This record gives sequence, C-alpha cells and structure tokens, in this order.
Amino acid sequence: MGGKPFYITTTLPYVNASPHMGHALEFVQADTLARARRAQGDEVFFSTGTDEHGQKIFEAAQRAGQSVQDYVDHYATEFQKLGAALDLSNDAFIRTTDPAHIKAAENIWRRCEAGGDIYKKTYAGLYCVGCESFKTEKECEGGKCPLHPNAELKEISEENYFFKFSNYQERLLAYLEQPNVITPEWRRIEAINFVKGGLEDFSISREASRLSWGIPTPDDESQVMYVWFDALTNYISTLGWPKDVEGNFQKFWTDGQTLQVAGKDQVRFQSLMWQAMLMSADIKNTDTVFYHGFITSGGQKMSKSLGNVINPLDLVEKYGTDAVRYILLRHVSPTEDSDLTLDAVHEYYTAHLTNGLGNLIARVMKLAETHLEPSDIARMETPHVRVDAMDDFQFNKAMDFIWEHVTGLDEYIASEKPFAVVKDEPEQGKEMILSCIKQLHAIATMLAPFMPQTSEKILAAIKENKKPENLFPRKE
RNA sequence: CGCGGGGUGGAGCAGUAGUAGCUCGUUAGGCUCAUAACCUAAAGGUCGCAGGUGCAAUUCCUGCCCCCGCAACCA
Repeated sequence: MGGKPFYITTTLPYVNASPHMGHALEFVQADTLARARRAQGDEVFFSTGTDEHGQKIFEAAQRAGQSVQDYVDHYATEFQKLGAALDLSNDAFIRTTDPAHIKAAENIWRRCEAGGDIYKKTYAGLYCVGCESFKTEKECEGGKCPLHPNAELKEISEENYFFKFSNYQERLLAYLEQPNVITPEWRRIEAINFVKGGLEDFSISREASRLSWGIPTPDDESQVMYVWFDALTNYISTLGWPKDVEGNFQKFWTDGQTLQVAGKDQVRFQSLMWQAMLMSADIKNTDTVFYHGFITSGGQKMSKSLGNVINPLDLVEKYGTDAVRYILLRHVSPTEDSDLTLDAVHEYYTAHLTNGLGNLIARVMKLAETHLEPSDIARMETPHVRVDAMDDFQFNKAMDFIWEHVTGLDEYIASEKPFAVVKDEPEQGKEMILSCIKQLHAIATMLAPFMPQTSEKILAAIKENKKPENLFPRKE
C-alpha cells in the first residue's frame, strides 16, 4: 500500500538564539507527517538541522565571547536536544557547516553560474553602522535608521555576485499554477501576486573582508556566499546531492514526493528563491511547501522583553513529550497564528490528557485486567480507522476526530455500564469490555503519528492486559 | 486606495443561506469501572458597525471601525 518514497524537511533554524515554540511546532508537524507516511507503508526520509553561517551568528559569537565554531556547536546541540525531547524521528540532521554541505553549496553555485544566472555587479546601498547591515529606503525614516537614529547612514558600494531572479518570473508563475505547490491556498495566491509584481535580482554574496563566516564563493576568495543561498541548498545536500553515493537524492527527491514545512514568513525564500535556484541548476522543483502559522502568547509575539516566552524544553520537562506534541497539534491552528499561554497549556493538559485520555485508559484497562483473560485479547480483531483530515494538513481536525472516539468510549461506558453488566451477565459483560478494548486499540493506532510514546504504551498495556501507570499525572 | 489574516455566549475556537456548534469555566443532577475522574442537563450570544440583494444572512455584496502579520536581500 506504499506510494512513492516520501521526502520531508523542516526549514533549518538559524542558530542565533535558543529554540522556541515556533521551532517546536514546525518539528512536530513535520514529524507527525513523516510518521503518518511510514505508517502507510511509504519509505520516508525526514530531515532537519541547523543553519550556521552568516554575519549575525558571527557577531553573536563575538558578543558571547566564544569562537564561532564553539558557538554554533552549542546551538546545534540545543536544537538536537529539542528534537530528542520532542521524539523526532528524523533520518538526518544537517548542519550547514558540514563539509559535504559546503561542497554541495559550491556545486549548486557553479551550476547556476554555468546556466548564466550569476553575475557580478556593484551594489550600492545605505549602510547603518549601528545595525551593521544595509537598509532599504523604505526601512529608513527621514533618512535615518529607525533603530539607530543617531548613527549616520553611509552610502556604501560593494561588488557582489547577483542571481538573475528576474529570469524566472515566467517559470515561477508556471510552477505556482500548480495548486499543490503551496499550502494553504491563500499563500499560493500571495506568492503569485508577488511574482506578478516583478522580480529583482538579488545579491548572493558578501565581501569576505566584511563577512568572514561563510562559504567562500568558488574561484573567488574575496567573496563569501550570502547565507541563505548556502542554507537553502541543505534540502538536497542532506540527501547526498550531488554525488549521491547512497542514491537517496535520486530516490527521494528526483523520483519521490517532496514536502517542505516552513513558517508563513518563508514564502519568498522557499517557494520563490529556492525554486528559482533549482530551476537554474536544472533540478526538480519541490512538490509542496506547507506553511504553518506563528505562535503568539497573550495576543503578542513572544519576546524576551515582554516576558511571555514559552520555552518548549521547559514544557516538555513539566508535561512530557507527548503532551507538548498534543498541544501543538490539536490546540494550535496548522496555518493560522495561534495563541498559547501557560494557563491554556495547563488547561488542555488537564482536561484532555489527564481527565480525558489518561483516565479513559485507566478505566478501560482496569476493566480488562480484572475481567478478561490473555486468550481473550489474543483472539481480538483490531480494527483500523483512517484519519482523513491528515491528507489536508489539518492536524487539529485529525486530533478532534480521534478525541471523538475518546469521548465516545467514555459515553459508551457510562450508558451501557459494562462494569455492572459483567457482574450479572459475565459473558455479555466480557464482550462489552472487549469491544472497549478494541476501541482503545483503534485510538492508540490513530494516535501513533501524533503521540508515538502514548500510542506504544497503550498498545503494550492492551497486549499485556494490564493497567499501565498513570500516563498523564495531574499537575499543579 | 500596498498585500494578507481576523473580529461568533466569561475565555479560546468551529461553522453554515433557513432551530448558532465545540472545548474550558459556571450551576444542578447522575454514576461508581476509572486519576475527586466520567455521563446527563441548564444558564449564558442582537455571530464588529451600517447599508444592499434574497422568501430568508452570522453565512453573499458594498462601505466603515478595530486587532494582527507582511511590505524582498531579513537565515
């Protein structure tokens, strides 16, 4: 029943700050999709990693008084920790400082260059010394940088390599004609409108003298690649492109189905720039990019100054891996911005996991443990229920569907009272309890991609015919 | 007239041209298998404002108000 090999990747977090809830959301969504495909029998390659080059990282390392390498190593570890805490099933963890990735970035550069899409020109812009970066005119207020109104904006001109984005307007529009290339649909419209507005070539390198932490451009040591040109290449370098000694690139990218998961601010990078790069390098385009929304807290962006930051690792520590996955998948909209507060997290946990699923597992398994024999379990047929909502990235709808079964089973027990029937009519009661177990089994199976550890614990409990330890202990 | 998303009972969200649903919270019952859990019922909304089209609009159209993102080299 397996389909094409399935490739899925997250964007690579930029390692200039610690992991936040947005990263956790993207990771968990991607992991759930990967697990769901594996459960369908598809061969899956799930990749994630870290983006480690660029000026900001260089500066952040200096501020932290660390060598850049130590600094990026530290953050790569942080993200790997989060991945482990969320029980990600990724097959690869790519770092853009990996030698193989650097080779790949050089290679795609050469291919774009061979295609005539890379050229050198002088870039003149207003440079804010305070920000250490160029400002567009729109960003400036009254000729001053809004962040550093006292610093003089300097007109700096610099020779950089540019990518002929403008060459790809028609081909990008043709690509965007395909309804599935972007989800949700309205972001595809957004992308089309943007392309129709005209595309400007963009600079893909910086002078090495100003920015040392990057991949040198091939054949020109005086320049380094601008970080995202390098970073975007990760989606194929992680598969072993270009050498492809293991054949993963051919299997998963060329012959497989490809899906990228990204934040809603990424449309231009993932669906336009990256796709144009692929066209230039004569590599197949991404089949689908799914864009999720952002998580706010208390109606505002999470920020350290507001003090409303929710740290995903803290949350996992307090509530557990599957509880965090549950909240991100069910109580966060897949594509719209969603609000999450610690109070809300606590409420969802208590209401649906402690009182809901956890209690249901306990009451059903207690009945089974008391009244059923292992032989009853062994002869049980286990139904499989398909979760349709997953076809459309509707994680929350899929979870709602599963929870209808949870509630339904609670209702069944309350109205049919198997615990009472079994006292007077043991055989009939046992059959009723067995049907409860079947339902619980179905719930556990459906839950597997979303809450893998919970799913396994339920299935193990059913198999052993033993009430498990409290899966979701009450929290203060 | 820059682009997009949103304004629905106390809170958070669904939803549809024709008795407005869900989760949490509140109140009253019930049950006792279970984690003081679970089940049932009730209270609570002029579905942002004003017009328009329709037999009928929260749902379609127009205008306005308010909130939130984005506005290209930002990884």
